[in-house]
Amino acid sequence: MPQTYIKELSKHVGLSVVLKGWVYNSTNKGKLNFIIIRDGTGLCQCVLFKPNVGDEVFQKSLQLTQESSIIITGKVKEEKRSPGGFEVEIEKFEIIQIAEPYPISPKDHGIDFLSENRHLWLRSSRQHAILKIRHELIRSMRDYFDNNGFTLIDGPILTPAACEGTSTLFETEYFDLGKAYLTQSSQLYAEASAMAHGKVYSFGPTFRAEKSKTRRHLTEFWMIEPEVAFADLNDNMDLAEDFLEYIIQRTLKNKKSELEILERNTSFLEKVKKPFPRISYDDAVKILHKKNIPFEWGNDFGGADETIISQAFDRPVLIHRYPSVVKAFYMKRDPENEKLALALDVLAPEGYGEIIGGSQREDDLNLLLKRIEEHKLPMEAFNWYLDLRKYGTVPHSGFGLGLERTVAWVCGLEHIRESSPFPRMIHRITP
RNA sequence: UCCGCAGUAGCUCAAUGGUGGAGCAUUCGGCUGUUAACCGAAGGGUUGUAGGUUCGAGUCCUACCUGCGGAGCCA
Repeated sequence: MPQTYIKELSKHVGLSVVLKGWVYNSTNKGKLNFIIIRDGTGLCQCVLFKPNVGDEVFQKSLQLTQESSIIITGKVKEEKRSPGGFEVEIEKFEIIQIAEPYPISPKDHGIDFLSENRHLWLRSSRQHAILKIRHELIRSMRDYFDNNGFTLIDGPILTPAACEGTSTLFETEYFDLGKAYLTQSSQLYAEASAMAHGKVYSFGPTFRAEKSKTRRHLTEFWMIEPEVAFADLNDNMDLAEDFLEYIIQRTLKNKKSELEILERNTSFLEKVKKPFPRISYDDAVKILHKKNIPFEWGNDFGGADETIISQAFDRPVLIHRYPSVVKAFYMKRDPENEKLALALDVLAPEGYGEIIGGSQREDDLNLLLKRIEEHKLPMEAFNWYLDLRKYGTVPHSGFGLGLERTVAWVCGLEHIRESSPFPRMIHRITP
């Protein structure tokens, strides 16, 4: 008989099925033994009644420890007393392995212990739900771009130089060619690709060797970066807005039960619909000043500042036209004010901070040369990038969205570490 | 990197400078409806490491290690 997945049990009521999975928990009560099985698609309570299966089978079932692997044959019935509403009455079962005492019990554990056991922690229903939502977000992001004329063109992970600062790069030897660095962003490559394909996106891991230790930083995280030729700042904002609405609304619709497992209050997520508020950096500074926050014009917003700004709105807020001094060299200046860059950040609601950063890019060769000099960057590293402004330069724009921050926001996580299956942080490289 | 906090049984935590305990997990026994079951019993310890103070240190002091919370920087 073929394996039935727990997710499909409702279609097999009254029938005999084969379940393959792991013991999630078990309780025996004299002549009754309850075994909760998980198979990756859900949980199902299975029950043995001693007089029905006989002494030998019943005794064998009492040996099953948490996370023992097992194949069960039994009949599906509706049962109100069972979590999930269905129950399998076990007729026979085959033990694949009796698991050793499992370190993660159903009681409380500290974060250090759970992180150390991340490879096992993934099995718990909360972590399972988070990674299902992560998957849905990834699928919806790719579908959005794939269905809107974008071509996927990924940048390299090993790169010859920094595109912003060098102190935050992971470094490695590269044969006879000196040092290579793990990418911080595929953006420059996305710009090159956009000049070939018009609308492109890249999606891959990025690395930051920042010694930062906060609830919203990983040293390795995934970023999705669209880049569009002939798009200005407003087009870029339109894209960010439409994109966010799509991925959030689709995830809300398709991952209801997972959000319930996480006990996520989705009221803020439901409001993620166009149009989002669009405010300038100047307006954002005014919001801080109105709340009596001492903030100096020209600085970038800190985590606490972002939270205060985002709390003034009930949906993601787009902040545009930042002081150019706090932004990257490749961002185009505002023609109406030299001190401003045509930059764009999107702050998620509920204090989840910056999930998108982007800009219209500098498309003038001479201005770009000037910026590289001002930032004291090694000119020779950017020769190929400068070519993009020599051979048919056009206005273009793009942004990057941090996947893990988005997952943390959608799932309502207190710390970004739960948003990645195997998070990499300053003080953790294992498992 | 800086500031703060912590490290005791497999896990979560107690223990006034004076005999290191409990709950869960594990093992054994009991129970026909458990939902993190319950009841009874047992096993389980170089108190992060190295020094120091003291008649006596899990507890006080110093250094180090490891982790956690926060800041700066960023997505």
